Amino acid sequence: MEADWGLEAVVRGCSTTSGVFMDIQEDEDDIFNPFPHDDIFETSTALDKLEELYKPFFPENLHPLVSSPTILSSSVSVPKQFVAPEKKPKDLKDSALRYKKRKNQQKREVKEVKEDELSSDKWAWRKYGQKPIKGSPYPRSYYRCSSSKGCSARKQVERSCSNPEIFIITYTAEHSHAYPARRNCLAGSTRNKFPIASKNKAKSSSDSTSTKDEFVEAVSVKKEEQVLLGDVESNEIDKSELMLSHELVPSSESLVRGLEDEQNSEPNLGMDYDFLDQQYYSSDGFLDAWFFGQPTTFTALDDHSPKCLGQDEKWDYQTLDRFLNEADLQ
DNA sequence: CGAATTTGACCGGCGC
DNA sequence: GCGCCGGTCAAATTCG
Repeated sequence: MEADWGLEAVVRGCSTTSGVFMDIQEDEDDIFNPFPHDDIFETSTALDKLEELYKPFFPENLHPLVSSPTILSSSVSVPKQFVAPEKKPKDLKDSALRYKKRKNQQKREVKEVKEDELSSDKWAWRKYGQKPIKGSPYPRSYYRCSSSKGCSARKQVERSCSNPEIFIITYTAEHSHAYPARRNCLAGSTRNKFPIASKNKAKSSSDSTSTKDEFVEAVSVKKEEQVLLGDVESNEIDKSELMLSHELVPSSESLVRGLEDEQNSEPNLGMDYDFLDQQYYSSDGFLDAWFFGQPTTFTALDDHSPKCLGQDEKWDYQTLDRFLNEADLQ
């Protein structure tokens, strides 16, 4: 199948192109929020905060959008065999709401890219459908973000019928999380593509301790990737990306997860905003703490926070530089 | 064997 | 009301 165009083989997407950009409509009143006045969604304030916190880590055109309260209300799909034949009113309502939301995507971004630019997207996408499109000889492929279970981000990829060399990518909905925290989070984006990307596959996301050995591997993998991607000109490894990918800084997902769990276990306390303020806004802010040698630890979030700094070693930019120099000498 | 992809079925919106 | 269309689901298949 798909002998004529292996879209899935190149569909890791695009992030920096001279494509067409459109912001199509943004519903001000969240009529699709099934619980518009439910207290649980007051966490959006915290999520907004998290978005702010993470801005420094993302390219301007791709910073995560963590503000949608709907990410906390991901619907659970029930296998058909367990569904009663007749639909209850609630089911009908849910279905209608879901579809309305589907049709009224909050954001839609359209880009036109060349085939070789499809692989520059760092988000992880999983294909869930493909349809022939009327008026186009090429099918349209449907992808959803596979980095996070609750993420509603979608992406459609189709070849332009007027110019087959151009792919039209349509992003819809928003990512409810930061970039995939580590390479092995790119489930669905590695198959048939870069064999080395599966090296870390066995590691679960819960295994977030960064040891020196792991870091050695991360550097090695990163360099292999650069070679495979033809990025041989830049000898320098992107340190911030490396630190992000290796969870030397926390993903917003893990932060949100930790905060949610904390709320669940301490319903009367709620979110500890003061803690966040102290962690990220004190001194000269978040960037300083993570990237410039301030040994930062997460005590309040403990179980859910990445154990970003080994007990014996402080991984910061200086250590990183030293380590990379050593690696180069070998 | 687990995970990703494929593909036909299904569903709701929309135009006639 | 009906049929077309686009988008999604989920079982089957494929792959590493």
